[in-house]
Amino acid sequence: MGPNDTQGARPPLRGDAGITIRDVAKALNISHTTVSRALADSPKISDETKSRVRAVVAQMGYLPSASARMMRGRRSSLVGLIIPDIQNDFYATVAKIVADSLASHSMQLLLSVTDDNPDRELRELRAILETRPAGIVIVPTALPRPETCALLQNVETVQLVRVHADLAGSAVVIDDRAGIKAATRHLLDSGHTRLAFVGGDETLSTGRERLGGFQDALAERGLKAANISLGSPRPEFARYAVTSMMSARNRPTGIILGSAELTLGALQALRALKLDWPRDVSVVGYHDPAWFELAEGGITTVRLPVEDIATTATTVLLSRLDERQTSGASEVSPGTVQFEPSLVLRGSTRRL
Amino acid sequence: MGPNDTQGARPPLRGDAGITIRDVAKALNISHTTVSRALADSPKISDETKSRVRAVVAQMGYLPSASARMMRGRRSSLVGLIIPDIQNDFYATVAKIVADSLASHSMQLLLSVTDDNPDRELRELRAILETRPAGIVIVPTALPRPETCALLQNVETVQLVRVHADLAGSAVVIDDRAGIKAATRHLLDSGHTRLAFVGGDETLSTGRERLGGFQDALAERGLKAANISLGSPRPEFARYAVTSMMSARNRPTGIILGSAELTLGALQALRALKLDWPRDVSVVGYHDPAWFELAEGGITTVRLPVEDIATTATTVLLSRLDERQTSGASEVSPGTVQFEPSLVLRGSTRRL
DNA sequence: TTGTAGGCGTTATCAA
DNA sequence: TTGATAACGCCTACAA
Repeated sequence: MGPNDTQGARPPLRGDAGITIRDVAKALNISHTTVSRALADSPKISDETKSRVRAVVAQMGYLPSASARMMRGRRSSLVGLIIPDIQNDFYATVAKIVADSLASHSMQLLLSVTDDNPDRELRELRAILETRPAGIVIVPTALPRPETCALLQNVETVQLVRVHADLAGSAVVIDDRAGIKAATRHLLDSGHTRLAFVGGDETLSTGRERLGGFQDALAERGLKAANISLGSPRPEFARYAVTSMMSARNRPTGIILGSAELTLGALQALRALKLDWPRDVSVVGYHDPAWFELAEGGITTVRLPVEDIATTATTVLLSRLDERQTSGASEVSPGTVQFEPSLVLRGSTRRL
Repeated sequence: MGPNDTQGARPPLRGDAGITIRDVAKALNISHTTVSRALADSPKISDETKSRVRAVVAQMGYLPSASARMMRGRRSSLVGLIIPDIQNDFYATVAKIVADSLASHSMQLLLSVTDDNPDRELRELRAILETRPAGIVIVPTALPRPETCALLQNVETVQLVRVHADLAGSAVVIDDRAGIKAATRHLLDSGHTRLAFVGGDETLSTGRERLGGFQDALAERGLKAANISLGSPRPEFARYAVTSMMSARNRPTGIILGSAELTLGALQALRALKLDWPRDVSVVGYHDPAWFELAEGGITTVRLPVEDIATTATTVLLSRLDERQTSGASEVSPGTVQFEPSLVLRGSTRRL
């Protein structure tokens, strides 16, 4: 008799998804140990027992409890993915690839969206860590809370796209500086001299690097920027920035955008101002969602190796987990992997 | 000296994220029970003890183990979201809203992508169920495996967008028939008589309903379809279908698409054929991603109440969970909630 | 107000 | 080849 043999009390939430290894054992009149071993395909169990166990398991719809398994100290099959925004095509692609890679390793994706809010980032991270995940892939906010950094020290972490100095762990990034530099050079080579840049905040590593690429390219020709607008990496900000710079006199002849979301906002602003690209202004986007090809003659853009970085991030994470498992502590230096973007020429830029 | 001061034996995978309630208790020279109660804010614990516990907890970075908590019979904070494709703007929006709603209830999103593959759907579902989630939100594949249906009977489930008869549980859907009917009528009212429809397979509930709407509208005017192409709901299929129907003689003057991905593919095909919309053919899309506004004069489309269905899905799920918790078994009839789409007129359709 | 003693479902160790 | 038993971290009925 268990603790639930009191009369009035209702059964404690059972009747749910509560088939255990012991239920299977009872049905077969064997010990639960044997069932466990049979399911683990232990060589110590006869083939006949194994197949009888498997039959009953299938018939009863038994599924092992991940929680109980974890309690015994086995590694979790969960990997946390923390990103700013899942509607952003770039991160959606990342999520897809990470999910695919994990699935092929029988692991699962715990998704958290931060909206670039450091407090939410911390809350989501705490919640994820309560599940004791195998690892974490994170696109950190601009200024993570100190506790966020502290918590991440105790779990295998890979930083994606953005890198924050206070965070340990490997990083997989894009050569943003080179990307924007190529975009800027392209417009300079086409005869433009009044160029504007709309990018993310300088508190973001990506914001700094992309701005740096723009400035590097201008410096090569001894030119000054016509306009630089930095802010939140959302369409709203680019709408505002582009609207105001295009309404001023001596407006730029070319605009370089620092993200896909900013590109969307910039095009929306031009559309609202009844300005056409490349007639009224040349535009170079960042990242290459499928629709760039369709927007009025196609958007010239910096194509990012999204597949590469996402695949690499999971590969790095999983291999570090393996190392950690075999060689005790992970002594391998975290290190950073960087991928090169490439410029795709379409109809949104023209020679002056 | 921690628990890892044994000499020869290596610590059993500890050194990881292994701070337990007992470690906190030891640091304070009190029993782990007191710590547990302090964290649960039990009235039986003195305020002084509580604050001392909280201080040490914060300082040591203790986080409760979700597994251990689950083992004690408490409900999981995980909700599984099973969708065909996270790169699809429609499902990305769904994921964002579900993630937000869950976060505000201190719950987490376990994301699975099926790629519309029933076997993968089953594998992912099994993996999710091993975590004993609180519930599941699913956009089922066209033909789920019988085991998938069987497994879903033991967990609170909400079907989203697509409805499959063999699946129990509530459903939150869009009035697809009305949506496509409105799109078709719009073209008919503009003088079109040769209309084509490109949609998803009829094995999908959405495929059947959307096709039905097209046929209903034509039947009202006593017209026949110029072309109907049904297939996989991917851009590739629409590229193929539109390319072939526009290359035939007596081609349609208007095309109605049965999904956003199909719309993308259709536009790509027209672009490749050097055909312009609405000059060479009128186009009505489905769903309204931000870029529809920017694609060559804007795409006339059927706007779907994505926010509504996603919010409702989580609301329904969470409220059913509450009912289940209070009133023993959930006896409330599952039921279906349906939302109405609306037509957005832009530049991709013209009067004939 | 605090402490002791189980037990949740698994797996690993030891014994038969 | 199989079985009994203990332990993982947490929560709670019961005892102090």
